[in-house]
Amino acid sequence: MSNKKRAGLHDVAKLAGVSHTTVSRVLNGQQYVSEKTKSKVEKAMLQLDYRPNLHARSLVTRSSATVGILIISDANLVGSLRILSEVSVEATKANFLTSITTFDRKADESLRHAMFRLLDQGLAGIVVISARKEGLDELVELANGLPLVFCKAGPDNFGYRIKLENEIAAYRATHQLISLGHKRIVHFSGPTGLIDSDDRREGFERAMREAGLEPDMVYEGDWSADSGYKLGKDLISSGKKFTAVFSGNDKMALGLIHALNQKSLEVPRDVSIVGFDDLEESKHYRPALTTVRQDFSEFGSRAIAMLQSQISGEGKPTFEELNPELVLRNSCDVVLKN
Amino acid sequence: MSNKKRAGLHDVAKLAGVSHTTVSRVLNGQQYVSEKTKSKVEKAMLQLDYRPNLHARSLVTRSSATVGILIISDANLVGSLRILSEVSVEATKANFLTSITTFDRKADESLRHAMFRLLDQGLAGIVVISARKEGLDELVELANGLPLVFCKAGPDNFGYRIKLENEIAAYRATHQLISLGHKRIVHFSGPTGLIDSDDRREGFERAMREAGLEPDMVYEGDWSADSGYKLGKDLISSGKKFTAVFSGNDKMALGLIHALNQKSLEVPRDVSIVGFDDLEESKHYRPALTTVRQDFSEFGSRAIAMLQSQISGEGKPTFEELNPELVLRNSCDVVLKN
DNA sequence: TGAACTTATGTTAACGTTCACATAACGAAT
DNA sequence: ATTCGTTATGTGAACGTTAACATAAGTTCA
Repeated sequence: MSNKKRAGLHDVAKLAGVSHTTVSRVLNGQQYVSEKTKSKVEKAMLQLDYRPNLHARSLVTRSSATVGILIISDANLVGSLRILSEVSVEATKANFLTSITTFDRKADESLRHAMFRLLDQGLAGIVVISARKEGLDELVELANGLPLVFCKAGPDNFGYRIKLENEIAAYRATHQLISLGHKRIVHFSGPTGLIDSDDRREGFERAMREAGLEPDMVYEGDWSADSGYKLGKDLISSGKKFTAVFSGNDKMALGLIHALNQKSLEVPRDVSIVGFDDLEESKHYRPALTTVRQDFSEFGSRAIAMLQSQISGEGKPTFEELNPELVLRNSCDVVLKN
Repeated sequence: MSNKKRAGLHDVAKLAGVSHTTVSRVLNGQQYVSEKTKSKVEKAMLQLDYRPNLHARSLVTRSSATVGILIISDANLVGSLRILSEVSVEATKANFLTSITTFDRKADESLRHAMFRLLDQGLAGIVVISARKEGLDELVELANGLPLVFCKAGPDNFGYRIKLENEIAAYRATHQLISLGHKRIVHFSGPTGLIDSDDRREGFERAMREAGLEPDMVYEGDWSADSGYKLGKDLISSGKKFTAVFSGNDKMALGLIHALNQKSLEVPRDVSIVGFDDLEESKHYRPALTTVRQDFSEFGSRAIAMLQSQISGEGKPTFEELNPELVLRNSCDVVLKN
């Protein structure tokens, strides 16, 4: 439509009969502008379809109201995307724009480089979503004081972090099986090195040891249903005795159930299973899965709140852990034979 | 660490003993710079840890090498996020930055407003991901010539669009059931108004009509497994006769199987089912689900390619449709009784 | 009455780039 | 030797804001 150049502060100023500074003041809601000129200016802005040039503003203020999100992609992309979405929505609510970049460890690029992509934009702060700890220290250094928040994995000595209480949740899940009388309990873990995998495995091991059981049946998958299926088949054909499995996530549990069914083993009659995640569909598995509910929705608001507390300079480092909840359904039963 | 002000072109120029323009030329790889000065400048850049100020650059070039992504959120958030991720990765490969914003139709905000958030950033182009057509015409107007690509839904008269061939895929899925002898076929659709729902329903109806069957059993869900379960229960208790169901997605199919099992109906013995999506776990359902495979991975590269063809001015509008593939598994069987 | 605030506005200089234009040096071609 | 391209560099003005500073007009208070 309008092929005319976009209006700037000066154009508005001319139309309203004031100086561009006054217009700037109205724009930023500063004090010391009379009601009369304010409305004059606002009318002119409307008339000219004025929109501020964010680049010009950022140039002089040396920071834009934008939060960067660095996604370090791993096996569990979907989970990271969920968090990304929450953070982005919450950032928007707080009047931030959102800039994202993905880093793939397998890609031909360094983490440094990905971080620079964000840093170069002069952001207000950065939220890092990573499942692995490796290399995150470097990010803190590179940020050089720029507000930073880590979701899931983060450097141990860095204060602003949010994660799930995986260890405790896994402990409870395992304990549930133990309290039903199970002794030969297997754990299907996610890939080693991912904080979710490691924490859950630790929770499993602690629960076992506290019950005087040896956590010696841990098998590593990759979170996929396929890997749960394969692990299940291997486990069955290994001839090892087991009566229950704590699976590191629901999808692997589904694959496992599939493998068991193929050998005419039924859940929970022959094997009890606890999953982790509580996917929307887990209650419709056959049988409905006992699992741990993860709540991602808090990640967003907490991450942004942490960022703002850093930006304002108030607030101290806080390491927040979100508490998942055990959801009891039909995939567990008391043990019959030992 | 370094509390000193970040170095600018002028600082580099001074150190290298050249003018800031020359440094700029090196920075942008322009011709007419001698090898000697080029290496001098590069050394100075390295020494000063120089990083260009993107805001300053964008201010003068009046556009940043950033693609905006507008996600219009709907029931199927996960699907949109998948596309978002693909687009973002592909954008990075093409040396673009990525800025995203989410618009929620239920939120207290207009689509206009969300679009302005992106527009104000002076982007190179925008990718819109929406499941509904409503209101998208306005976006084309607002963009005012800025390169634009629509994923999934888009205005009919706008050239740059990418979507799945839902209609044909649904036709094939339905046809598969018909060719097994089924006549009383039910369709579980997604929410009316979503392009995926509507297209799939149309494909279903066309297949039925061509076979001389009346597509009079269409039930609307919301994509969730819960809704598939509920629809299944309602369907069973309605007493209507049916031998097969084409479900608009896999999750609703899972819920349906659950509902059938509760009434001791088995799949595919009593009811045949075809799903849509081919989730990673669908092959581990009980029974393994016959379904339509959606391939999101093409969305990213095609969207960015379309954007670039618009930016360069070459290339004509192209409406691309990605072709899903029917995956045969165990949830369908020939009909026994009619 | 006028000194000292408070409120309202304008002037001018940044911010760190790119770009149009000028200039210089160097061959090659007349 | 002069002219003309080509290559290499520099100068100075934008780009559209914000911010420091200056100024002017009221208002309060001794």
